[in-house]
Amino acid sequence: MSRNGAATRKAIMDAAQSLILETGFSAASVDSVIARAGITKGAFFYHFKTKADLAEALVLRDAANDAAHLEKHLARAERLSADPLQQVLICMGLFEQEMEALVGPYPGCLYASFIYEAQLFDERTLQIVREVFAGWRKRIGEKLRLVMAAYPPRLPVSIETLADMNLAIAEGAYILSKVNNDPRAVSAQFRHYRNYLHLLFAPDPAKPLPTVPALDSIPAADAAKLDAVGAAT
Amino acid sequence: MSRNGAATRKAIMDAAQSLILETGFSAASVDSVIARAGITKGAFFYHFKTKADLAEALVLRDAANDAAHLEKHLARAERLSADPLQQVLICMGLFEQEMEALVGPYPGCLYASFIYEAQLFDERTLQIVREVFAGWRKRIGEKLRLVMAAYPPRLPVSIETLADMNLAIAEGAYILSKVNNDPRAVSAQFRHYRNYLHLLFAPDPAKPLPTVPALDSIPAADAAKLDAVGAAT
DNA sequence: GGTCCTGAACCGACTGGTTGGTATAGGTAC
DNA sequence: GTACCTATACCAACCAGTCGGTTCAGGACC
Repeated sequence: MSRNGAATRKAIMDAAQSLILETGFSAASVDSVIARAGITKGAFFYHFKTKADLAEALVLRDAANDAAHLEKHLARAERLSADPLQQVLICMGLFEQEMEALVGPYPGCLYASFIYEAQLFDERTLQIVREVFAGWRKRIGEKLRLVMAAYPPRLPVSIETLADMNLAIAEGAYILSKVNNDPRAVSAQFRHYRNYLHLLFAPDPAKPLPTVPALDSIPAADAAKLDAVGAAT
Repeated sequence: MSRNGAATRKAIMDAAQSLILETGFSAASVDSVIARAGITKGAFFYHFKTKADLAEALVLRDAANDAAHLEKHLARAERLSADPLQQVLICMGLFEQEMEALVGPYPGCLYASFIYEAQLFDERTLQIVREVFAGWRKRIGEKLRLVMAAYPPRLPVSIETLADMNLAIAEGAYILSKVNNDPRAVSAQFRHYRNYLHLLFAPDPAKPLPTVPALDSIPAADAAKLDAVGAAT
């Protein structure tokens, strides 16, 4: 362990991420982080200038993971159908499916946790969160615009808020999942979002939603889950 | 103010509530609370045994306010229509309308803020949050059950998760509103929830949603807003 | 109506512990 | 020799909570 900076840095970040989601940023003290990571204070401050610096690194990591996560599902959906509506429904189905695999309550979202302690962070860190949300809205919005061009919606809706709804549902479902200690809450809410899109756009809403093929790989290990699923949105 | 126990207690709670929503529970120190409330430490610990005790009092107050808030809107909706679907749509429309009146970003929800710092609270306090969520689900669920009995849904849905969706949308929208500094985000998301219910149940989804009469009273003062709107859900 | 007393309401200095962060001296792998 | 890390000690600031003391409205008694 001694001669591997990248691994130590990752260990610190993983420990911090889980601690923050459990207890909040304030309560996740540097001492508790280094205890969980199994390193010393010297090592911590060797890798991160301040605690706020660590926060920024965590948000940046999640931002990159989440963007990649979305792109992976979008790409997969595009391979499965050429129709924009089907693509969106399949993509959301992939998220839903992933969340069905949860065994415990959803660990929570760093963005939400930071937003509720916003005063503690640099403007720069909060800006990253804003950009993540804006990026999500833009990417889903693009797809929804294509859907709307092909299928007139049954009710007048704004694309931006409809794209935002994906994030809102996710964040809200994470909270529900934590409150009720219920792993199923997240997938259930994603399903409702999928239903809504279907009812809004599908020419024949009585026809069932597309079935989604099983994911070729669902992260299983704890660390991987934190990176790919736990950090998702 | 000087010799009025109830007023002092309320001042402490109001100061604490706003501070917690701004900075989180940990960062809302007793010192900062008493500074905002304009009282001293002695007064604080005269009214609350511990900081956790204050947290419980805050959650209890919000729980009562929220329940009353929902009942108010439900009663109003029941007066305006005898049809369960119309009632639900009008009730949600009332929430939507209230949120349209926001001038700044939504201040946030104590429940969510506490859930993300859950380790810091008594099991009893968290239990209250759980009960609030369960009560909300039960109350909306009752209504939705009536709706479903009268109007077969276009897609198979679970009443519980559909009722939960109301909370999920709200919590998620609050976060969106804070991240984007956008007062309109909340009403927009409520509108989508209303659209979804309409598309799920309305016999003729092409017919527009019911228009909702203006609220007879929308709280304006800061303190009242915190109690009635800001603390809502 | 004056005197005495009570107890709720409130004050603010103080305590012991924790916080983020620094310092230093040394060790070890490449 | 440089990147990485341990170990220990340390600091000022801040934290929740305590405690002896103060203020004052109102009741009792005469």
